[in-house]
Amino acid sequence: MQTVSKPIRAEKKQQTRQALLDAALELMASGRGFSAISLREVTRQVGIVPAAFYRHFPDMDSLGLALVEQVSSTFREVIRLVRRNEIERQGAITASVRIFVEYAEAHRLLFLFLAREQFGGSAAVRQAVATVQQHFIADLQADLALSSKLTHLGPADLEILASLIVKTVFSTLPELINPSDDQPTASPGTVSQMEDKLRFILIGGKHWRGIAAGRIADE
Amino acid sequence: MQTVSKPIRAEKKQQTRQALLDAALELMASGRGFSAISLREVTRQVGIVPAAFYRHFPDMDSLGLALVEQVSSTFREVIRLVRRNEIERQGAITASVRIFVEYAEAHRLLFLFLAREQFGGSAAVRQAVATVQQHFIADLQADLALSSKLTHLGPADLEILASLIVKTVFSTLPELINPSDDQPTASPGTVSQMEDKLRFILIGGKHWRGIAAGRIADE
DNA sequence: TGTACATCAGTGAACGCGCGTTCACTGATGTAC
DNA sequence: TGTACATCAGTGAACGCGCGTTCACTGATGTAC
Repeated sequence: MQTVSKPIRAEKKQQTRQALLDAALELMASGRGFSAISLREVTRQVGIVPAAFYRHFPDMDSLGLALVEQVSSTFREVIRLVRRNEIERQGAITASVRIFVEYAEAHRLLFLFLAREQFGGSAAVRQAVATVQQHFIADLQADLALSSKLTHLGPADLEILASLIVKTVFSTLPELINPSDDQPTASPGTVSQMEDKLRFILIGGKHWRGIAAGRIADE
Repeated sequence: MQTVSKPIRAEKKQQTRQALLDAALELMASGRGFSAISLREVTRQVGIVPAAFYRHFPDMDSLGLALVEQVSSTFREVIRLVRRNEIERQGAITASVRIFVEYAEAHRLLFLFLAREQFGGSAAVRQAVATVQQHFIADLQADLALSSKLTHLGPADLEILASLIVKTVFSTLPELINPSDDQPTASPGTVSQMEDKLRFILIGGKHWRGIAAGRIADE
């Protein structure tokens, strides 16, 4: 062959790298946080020697950041799907939640990682998760701005609304994909509760008339 | 003296126990989760020998559960105060949030612990925090049931609304008491965002007309 | 195609370290009389 | 009040263990000619 070769070695390296990421997620399924998992455990799970870890990541924190990137791109896929059920359409919330829940179940460990590490864990990972979350909020804000039901809301109002929605979804994640339950699927009660919460929020958005009006409605 | 004595020894023991609890909280201020703190670190911080730890707790998990109890009773105090600004009164949200934020700042480390460990950390601590949270939701649900603005909501609706409010407050805690910031006080922006989020939710509750009506309003 | 050299993912042994836990102990505080 | 004994919070040394990281290495894969 010439300078271009079959990437056999590179491919295998990539597989090991992914195996390390998967192993870390699997070890978290037992209920421990990411920072409670050791480098040696991860390599043991993969079946390589501890020193080999350094061929792929400089330390565990870097592996954590790689997981955040993975969860971020996975989440983006969901959002793209949900976006097709735009806020205008019939049954938007029910359909969006259904898509989201299916996706979360298909990537249980990844979403479990996201749920666990949004607050706890290492500072670097927490920071990365926060950035990803901010990105989702900005995206959702742009989407909400297109809704005919919410034309009376200014950008600041929309951002708060988007933040409220994203944080609600994030904080529901753990019960949605409870790893200790026998049932592999989210309980219908949890799902319909999530739908209802989003309804409360969006009805609030619909009837929101600026901060002053909000105060009047409340008081 | 008779069988009743000045509790000098018991008092000192209690002080050391509290010092252990405080030391654990202080060690978490650096950004690490509770499960990343070692027994030896805690005793070092207090100035006693590691073995003395066992005079107070059988293990670190038990210390964690004691912290949950402490955070629970502190939180209850806030709720009692907030309750006086009942949902009916003028400026209820603004006043409630102000009281809550002041309290959270006065007990920063305790609320930081609550925020961090609601998902991450050890299974036992996470379970205890979840129980405390459920208790708050039940209390709030009972309060909301007394509001004249929400008489059209059934118990199930009220529970979801209460859960939405509590989880919103919990998920805002970290940015409310950011320990890395120089400023000791929560940024006004964060506080007013929290107020607005609660307004969105309560306006949604006010205009909620049962699940079917909710769907219509949404779709 | 065949050969000689380069690359580099994974090996295996070794290291020093902080960890949780145990144990017999000490000496101040508490109790009984 | 004074004395003799009991309690028990904290001591200090020791233990075995899993950890992260280093190092020189091996041998399969890749490259150049």
